[in-house]
Amino acid sequence: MNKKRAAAGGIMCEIPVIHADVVKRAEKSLPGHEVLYEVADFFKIFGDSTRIKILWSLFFSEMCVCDIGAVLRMEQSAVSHQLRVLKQSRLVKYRRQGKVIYYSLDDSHVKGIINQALEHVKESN
Amino acid sequence: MNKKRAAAGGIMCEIPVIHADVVKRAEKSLPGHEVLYEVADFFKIFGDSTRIKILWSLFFSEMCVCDIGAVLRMEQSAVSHQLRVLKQSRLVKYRRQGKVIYYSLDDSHVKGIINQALEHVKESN
DNA sequence: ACTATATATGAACGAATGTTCATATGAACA
DNA sequence: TGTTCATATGAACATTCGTTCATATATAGT
Repeated sequence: MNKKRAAAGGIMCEIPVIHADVVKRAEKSLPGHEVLYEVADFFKIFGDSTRIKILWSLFFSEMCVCDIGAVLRMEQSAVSHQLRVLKQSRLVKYRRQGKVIYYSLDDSHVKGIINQALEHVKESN
Repeated sequence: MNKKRAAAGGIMCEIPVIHADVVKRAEKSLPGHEVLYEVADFFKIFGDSTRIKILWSLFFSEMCVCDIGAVLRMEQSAVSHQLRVLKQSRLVKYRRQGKVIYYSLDDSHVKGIINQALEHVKESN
């Protein structure tokens, strides 16, 4: 399982390559691994309907944790865990007022990004 | 664990609500569950760096499976599995030419969406 | 028909993820 | 200080996800 010849353009590894020029161009254009991981991680945050619902709810005004739970009909704990994710990603910020903590959007792009996806989803039907 | 009074506006469930008006407005504006699931699923596809790399590689021209594997330095099988995901989501299409199958982008929005995320990532540094 | 090559696919496995439960923190108020 | 309420957090659990391995399919060439 070792003696696979390096094809055409003769790229590294033992991976067979058909179009060396196309491969080389793609390789050059590809951003670094770290950047691409960050891009993927950014999308991963939006890849959960609970978080989408939370962000959507915050489009209109700040909300406290228990009110968000009421909108989503979810346990306070689950909401809190997801708010932590959104907080760490700097998509939401919070302020404390007594016992109540109010969350709000911390990124002006969020609304646009979600709406763009919504348009895409609507189109594919 | 049952006798929690429904607060203020008196919404359903036993979930305590502080700001009934805010909750009601968010509830009304929230798209249906199905739509939000689809939106989340759409983002989920971009939430993996392998798929991001594949899509990025296809920005310039169509590519065959083995060339994509060479760019990503990944096994053919792994690439194939991910291409299936992208195919099912109608983000890529393919054409056969002999033994070789060429994949290309099937959605004009992909480039814009990824670039938007890339900008966001760059900003946060 | 047989072989080689390009790709697809099913099963298995480990890693990551979201929710729940129990409990902790922290602020208001008696 | 002790209780209550809003929120946070750690552990456990089920589920989902991405990769690998082995194998299947499909096409071209001999």
